[in-house]
Amino acid sequence: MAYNIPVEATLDVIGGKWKVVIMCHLIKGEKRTSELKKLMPTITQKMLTQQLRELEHDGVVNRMVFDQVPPKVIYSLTEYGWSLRPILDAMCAWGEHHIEVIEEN
Amino acid sequence: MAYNIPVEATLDVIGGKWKVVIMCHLIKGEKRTSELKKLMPTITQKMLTQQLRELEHDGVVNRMVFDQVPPKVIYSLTEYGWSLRPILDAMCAWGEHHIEVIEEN
DNA sequence: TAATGTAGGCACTTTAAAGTACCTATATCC
DNA sequence: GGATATAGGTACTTTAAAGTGCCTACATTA
Repeated sequence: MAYNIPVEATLDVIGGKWKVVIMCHLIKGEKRTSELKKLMPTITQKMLTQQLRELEHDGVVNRMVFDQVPPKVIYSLTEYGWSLRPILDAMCAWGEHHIEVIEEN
Repeated sequence: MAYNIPVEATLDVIGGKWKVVIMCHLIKGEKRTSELKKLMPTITQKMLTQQLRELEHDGVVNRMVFDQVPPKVIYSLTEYGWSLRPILDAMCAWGEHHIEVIEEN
């Protein structure tokens, strides 16, 4: 793909409603699908899977499947994914200075 | 508004297809509407105006209207808008390391 | 034995984002 | 007098994003 301005490449990878949120959670450590689901109560199973697939396809997220029942899948950031860290950190930091957060239970 | 994770507040302000691109241009200096339009050949007039209105509403962009004909309007980042700079810089930098850019003419 | 939990797949519908087309005002230029 | 340039507005349509509902497998638990 070609862009008019380089930052569009960044948006291609982490644009959209969920990707940044997912990656912000993965920055704190690898997570199972169900853990991510709990951390993001309003995402649907379909959206979660779909976004993870795209992140995996773009090489920023790793999918580790354990051959057991019930199924177990662990997601983590790839080394390439870690290169996005300055962006994610800056976004998280900015957000923290501008809102109230829903209480956890 | 309330969020599950602070970074959602950031996405509220700069999320979407165009806002980051617009702000990356404004970081380099204030711009007239027509200048922004030239810098973003694929944005429509409607989208440009609409996104600028939202950015203005969120306090990150300033709209300066000159009372003359033909009309002249200049957009610039507000001080609050400048607080997003670390994010925009990081996003621009990441993009620059991951694509080819369409040649300008 | 029947319910539970996990990580999805798939078809379909809804909603939100984005795009198209056409309209305004008026000073200045040709 | 008619074209041009500027910064929009508005109604409508298209397209993409997101959501809903229902389905699978099977070991473990109650």
